[in-house]
Amino acid sequence: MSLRNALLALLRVGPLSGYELQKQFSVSVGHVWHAPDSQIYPELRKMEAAGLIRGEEQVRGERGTRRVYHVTEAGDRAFLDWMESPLEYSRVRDPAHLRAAYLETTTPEAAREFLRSHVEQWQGELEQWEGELRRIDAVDNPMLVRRLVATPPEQHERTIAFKRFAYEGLVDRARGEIEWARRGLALVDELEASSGAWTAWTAISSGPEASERAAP
Amino acid sequence: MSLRNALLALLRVGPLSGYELQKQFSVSVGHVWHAPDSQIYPELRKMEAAGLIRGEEQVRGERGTRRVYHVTEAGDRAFLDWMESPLEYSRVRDPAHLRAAYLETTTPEAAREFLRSHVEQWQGELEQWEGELRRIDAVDNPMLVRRLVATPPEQHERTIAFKRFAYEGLVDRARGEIEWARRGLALVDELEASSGAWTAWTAISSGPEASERAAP
DNA sequence: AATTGCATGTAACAGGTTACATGATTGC
DNA sequence: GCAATCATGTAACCTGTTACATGCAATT
Repeated sequence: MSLRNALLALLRVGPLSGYELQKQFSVSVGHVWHAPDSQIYPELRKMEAAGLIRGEEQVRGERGTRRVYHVTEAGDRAFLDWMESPLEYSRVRDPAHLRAAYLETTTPEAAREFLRSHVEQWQGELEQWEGELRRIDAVDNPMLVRRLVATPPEQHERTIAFKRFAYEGLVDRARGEIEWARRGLALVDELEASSGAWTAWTAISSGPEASERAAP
Repeated sequence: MSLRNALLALLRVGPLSGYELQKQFSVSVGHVWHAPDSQIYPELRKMEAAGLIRGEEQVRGERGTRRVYHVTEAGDRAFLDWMESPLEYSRVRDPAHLRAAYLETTTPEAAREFLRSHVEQWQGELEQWEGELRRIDAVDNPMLVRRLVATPPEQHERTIAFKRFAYEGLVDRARGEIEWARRGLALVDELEASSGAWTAWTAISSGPEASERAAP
């Protein structure tokens, strides 16, 4: 449902074609909720079938057409209802922390490699989000500008404040991940120095005698 | 693939039945990678078909049976290979930050409600993970104990250190989310005090004239 | 005439969620 | 005799991913 509401959030500020929407998406909400075009177009069709948006074919050149969508009252209500409803949290499913918990099973080099690329991964995200923060401050993001133009001035402060707030949260998270991974790198060094030979440990449970051993 | 490797990680320390595995799972790796039983049983079958684990039927009482799985050499290698391979990061998809970015569209009360339950949500996770940290320190977690018993003593330090490391990362994250949401609550208060009447803003784009207005 | 950007998808598959379904055994 | 817990799934559905597919329009 989040993709649907992300799309509604964009369309609520004014009509857009699927293509425009998809472009705007990738440079705004897409930083928070990724979705490929191949998911956006069908979702728009479903939303239209559900009566949340209405699309109008527009001619383009000789033969070309494009479909411009605008939210209906039902769509507007659906978005506002979602905003007021309790958020559904998905269960934790974190591959990096999963792997981190078993780093003793691999070589120090593989452990370092993992932690280094974790730093890199989050540094990439961090840059995205910090860039977005700068664009918010400079009021230099097409969607944000559209939004401000479409709303009464007394709401501008709030609109900007909450955008900032959202991206600040993401920036915090990225920084946290980077710090954590750096601590991990230090830990690997420490463990390699302190304890004896660090040999990757192979499961003891292979072969039939293992299951024998553990039978009740 | 992460579920598969989470299961391998547990089975590598010694054979377990599907049921035992599922129980152990929910109090160990399950804190990092959630999976319901209905996913675990079929996954075990698939893993067996792929030759990563082997299951042996054991009789239980008169008619009952249970299937005890142990990892094969191929499974052990698959796990170790995964540990050495680059981790695949999934694209950002964060409903809470998505909603946060549009908090100006709802009432201050709904905004507060969302932020309060965000705090609660992460406080719940935080307790889980802090509890797990305490159990690691007290060496009081059945899976961890099994693991230590199954490994040579010179690896114990590393094993414990990385478990701590993983959970510390999760604890940090939870604390970060809580702080962020609390800042959000303060922000709502601030905005409510500073700016004029805070009225939820309804999309301007409903109705046919709206699309008229925006046509190129 | 060729490239870039506009414009819109489909198909197959993987992974995860929810609800449902069933029965045996052990301890009280 | 009954409850808890051991034990194992299936089916339908939703969401998302990857790869593929197509063609027009505007610009150089």
